[in-house]
Amino acid sequence: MNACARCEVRDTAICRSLDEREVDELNRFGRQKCLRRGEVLQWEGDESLLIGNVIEGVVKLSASTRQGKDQTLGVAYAGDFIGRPFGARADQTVTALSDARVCVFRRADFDAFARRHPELEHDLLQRTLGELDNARAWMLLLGQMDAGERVASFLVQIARRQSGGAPRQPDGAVVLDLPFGRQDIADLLGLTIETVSRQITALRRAGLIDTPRLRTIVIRDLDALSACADGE
Amino acid sequence: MNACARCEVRDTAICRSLDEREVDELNRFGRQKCLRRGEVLQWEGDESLLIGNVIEGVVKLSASTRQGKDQTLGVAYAGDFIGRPFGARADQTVTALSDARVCVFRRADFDAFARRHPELEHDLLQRTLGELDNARAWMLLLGQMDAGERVASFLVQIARRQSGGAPRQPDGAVVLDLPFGRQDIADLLGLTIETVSRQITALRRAGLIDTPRLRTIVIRDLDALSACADGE
DNA sequence: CGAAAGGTTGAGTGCTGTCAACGTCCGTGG
DNA sequence: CCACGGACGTTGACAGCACTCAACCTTTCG
Repeated sequence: MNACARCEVRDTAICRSLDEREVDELNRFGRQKCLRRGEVLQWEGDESLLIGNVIEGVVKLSASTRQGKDQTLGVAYAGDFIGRPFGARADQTVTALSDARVCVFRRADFDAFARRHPELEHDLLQRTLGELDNARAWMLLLGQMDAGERVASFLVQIARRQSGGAPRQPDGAVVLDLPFGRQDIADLLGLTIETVSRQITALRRAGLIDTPRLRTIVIRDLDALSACADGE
Repeated sequence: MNACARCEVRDTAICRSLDEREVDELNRFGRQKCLRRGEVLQWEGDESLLIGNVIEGVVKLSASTRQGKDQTLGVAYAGDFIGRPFGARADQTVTALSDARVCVFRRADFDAFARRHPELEHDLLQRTLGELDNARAWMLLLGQMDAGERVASFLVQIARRQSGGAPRQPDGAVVLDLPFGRQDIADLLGLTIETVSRQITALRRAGLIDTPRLRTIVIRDLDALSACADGE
């Protein structure tokens, strides 16, 4: 029995579109890799292209300007796909935000395999379309929103993300345990760390959120926060 | 003989991955539509989803905040694909920047057809991955660049885009006939019309560009402009 | 417990948005 | 052909938001 059968993301990652035998074949040229928080899986500009799935933990994609200013382009959670199939060069840096485990393939191997499996390509298409939607939604945030709206939007989005297994407190508050530090949030929102900090302080003073510990944020009034996100 | 055989974008649009018989079938539920400059093909939030190809002209995708601030999310030229297959709702407004002609399908029809044609889905995947690259490159611009860098980047990108059939003047200058007005550029770059105007004036005063007519920009020194785009 | 990393707060500056006036281009109609 | 009007673009003054620099505080981990 192969390792994939026991994989945590067997039914959520792209592998879900493959049957046992196909997964077996794909697995032959894939391997798992563990990352410590902050470790880089792939650098922007690298020649060696990796394709993969996040099995556990959180990973970010980022790019930077020539002066070293970073912009986070996306965040991948367990089950999410990372990498750029059918591409020539890596144009994003992939960094672990938490300790993480990923399943990686060499791009060439993966590409060839994908071309032989339309169901996998279809799943890939769906995921890519979703990523494009996310990226474009973020463009609206980066291009048109002020700092207050950006931070509120960010928190609302994270809250929505985990609304499935939401650890809600009796009074309806939502507890967020972020894999992000302040600098990560700043890179994501196109702001500086100081501006993020000030906005979070403002939200706390307004009673909309609490910050019991670093990296933990409690949303006390999600509706009011959503209103902030919409600029009201 | 069907109309597609004579289509200007028969070999550049997604149709290129289909043979005669398949194009015929697809064409059965498609139709052409002419748009005047400024005309809207589809509104953000619309239920009726359209999928299509740009045959002639230029079209933009945009979204806006609740307060009515617009952000352009992408620009589609002849041969480019527009729309969101396998999606529930339109989250972008599609507007003609110039008089344009498009070939449109109902989303449901197109989706069903695509699922039966892996080659088409593969092409669609390639295009979507490319769009995602573009969107992420733009995120870097929107999140990290100042007004001067944004305008310079914009011009350099347009120049590169048409470097194929580039109408270059003897001295190496590049002539750009933009389908964009100042407001369009502002929406694209996440700036105001006034800031765009000031930056263009600054570039003209610095001798890097000329603006012989509205919507025409001549790049006198592409290298220097590229340097500006990189923040030097 | 101590040190380092991470986060907060404050003061000051500068870039970009806002508001307003003016100038220029272009299509229309006399 | 010229005059006109409206759309589009430019320029200026000013204000405010976010960035920079710097000091200080807090949390976390060895």
